[in-house]
Amino acid sequence: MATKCINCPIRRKSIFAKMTADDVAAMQRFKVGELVVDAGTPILLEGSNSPQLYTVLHGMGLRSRHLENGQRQVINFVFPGDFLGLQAGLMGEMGHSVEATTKMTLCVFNRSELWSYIKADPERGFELAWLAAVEEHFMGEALTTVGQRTAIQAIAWALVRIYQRTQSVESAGGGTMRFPFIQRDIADALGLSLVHTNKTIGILKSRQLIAWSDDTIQIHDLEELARIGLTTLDGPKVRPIM
Amino acid sequence: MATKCINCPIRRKSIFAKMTADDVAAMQRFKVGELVVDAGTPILLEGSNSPQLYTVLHGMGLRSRHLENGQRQVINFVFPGDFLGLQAGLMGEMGHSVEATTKMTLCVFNRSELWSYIKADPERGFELAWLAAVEEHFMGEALTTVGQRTAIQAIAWALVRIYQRTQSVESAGGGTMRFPFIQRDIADALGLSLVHTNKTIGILKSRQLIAWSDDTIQIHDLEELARIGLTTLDGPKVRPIM
DNA sequence: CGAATGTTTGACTGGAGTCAATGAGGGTGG
DNA sequence: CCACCCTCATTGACTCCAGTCAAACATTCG
Repeated sequence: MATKCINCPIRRKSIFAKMTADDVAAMQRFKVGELVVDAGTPILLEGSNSPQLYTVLHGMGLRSRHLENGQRQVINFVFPGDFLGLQAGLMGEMGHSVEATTKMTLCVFNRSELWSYIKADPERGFELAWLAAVEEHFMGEALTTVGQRTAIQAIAWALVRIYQRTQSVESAGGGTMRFPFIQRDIADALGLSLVHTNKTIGILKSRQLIAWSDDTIQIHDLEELARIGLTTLDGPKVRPIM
Repeated sequence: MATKCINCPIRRKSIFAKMTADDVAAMQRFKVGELVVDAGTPILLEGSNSPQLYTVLHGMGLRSRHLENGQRQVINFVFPGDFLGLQAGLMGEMGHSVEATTKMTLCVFNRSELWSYIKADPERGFELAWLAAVEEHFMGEALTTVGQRTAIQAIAWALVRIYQRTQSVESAGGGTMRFPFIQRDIADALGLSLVHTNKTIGILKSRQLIAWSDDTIQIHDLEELARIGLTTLDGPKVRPIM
């Protein structure tokens, strides 16, 4: 039984922009159902033109791009509130794949209705652009990380960003976060080898900055991580939710 | 004397999405003037909230981000038809700086009128989002390059992309393109050192794949470059112009 | 001409990659 | 219940691509 947008549990988190009643109503009309997928399921494929778009209600995943020689770049990690399929919806072709790394619940929209949705409520068009700009902003930061930061700086930066994003939608508390990814994912996200990633994480663990067990990471010293990662801890940027 | 949007010389290039007469009229109302800047002029600053947005009419430039330790990541290069200030316009803060590397002519818009512009013509909102999605798509490709491609692959990829983008707005012909950037810019764009970038470019030159003199690059074998760069030569993606 | 900027080379160094083996848990089927 | 397999984390040894340092060139410009 699908969640009503008016009761949506994540829409009101402070990281998401406030929506007017009209916007919520328009969103509800746009939503055609819910989809639940298991961990490991591919959701969208690079190069495809998906007829459906999704907003993440629960669970996590990752976006990635593949090179013809088999190498993989993880573009970023996917959290509740993220919109999937924006590129297919607007350009007609996905630039990356998306897969679930936990069980996920997704709100489903029809790509074919996107334009009428926006025409009926132009503010949603503005917010769609805003959302794309937020993604672009993040990608610029990620590009800077992969291009300029050393391995330990990059990993520290990533942990800070992921921690901030998870805290904005989950209330794990105590510096703990669910982390349903493996070291290979981090390596592919930062352009590092698996072995070097492992050894570098080992340094952070031996310095007592983090602890890692199964799917859980404990952040012991966020400020020190931010310092190492050459980044700041200013509050997360507000973003729209579609 | 400002160019009328109806007569805009670049709007009709095949790389740009067709606009309706209404769209052109709305764009004309949005445009408040033109700005001409010299090479080397900063146009937008990282972290700033520019009151003005720009579309490039003539000239080239680059976007970049800086780390607190002084390192620089070049996010991408700027060509005619590109829209500058999207992040400031939508999120209220630029994620990168923009500077001119040639004399540039820019169409100027007021950020404060962006919302009324879109409200009056929702299709422009859709296209703004589309434009942001195109940028995001490119950034994913760039991230993959910096993270996964070797130096020679990365440089070959960059030359192919830059060549395609310049050809879409300029008719230099003969495999020649204007390239008003220095090797330091390429190095910072690809996360490579200046010396290594120079030596790698030297390899491409010695293989007769390219020639480089002053600010002009001759592409002698685009297909071979694409092969080296692990990329394809399919036609450039159509994008909207604001 | 001297100063600046950008390109090119050579010598050396080092951070990160590769190869390979060992642990450590979690399933699963006999 | 346990042997076997599979995935993922961990370590050590060695290699190499790319970074750093330094100096020489080439152009342009005041």
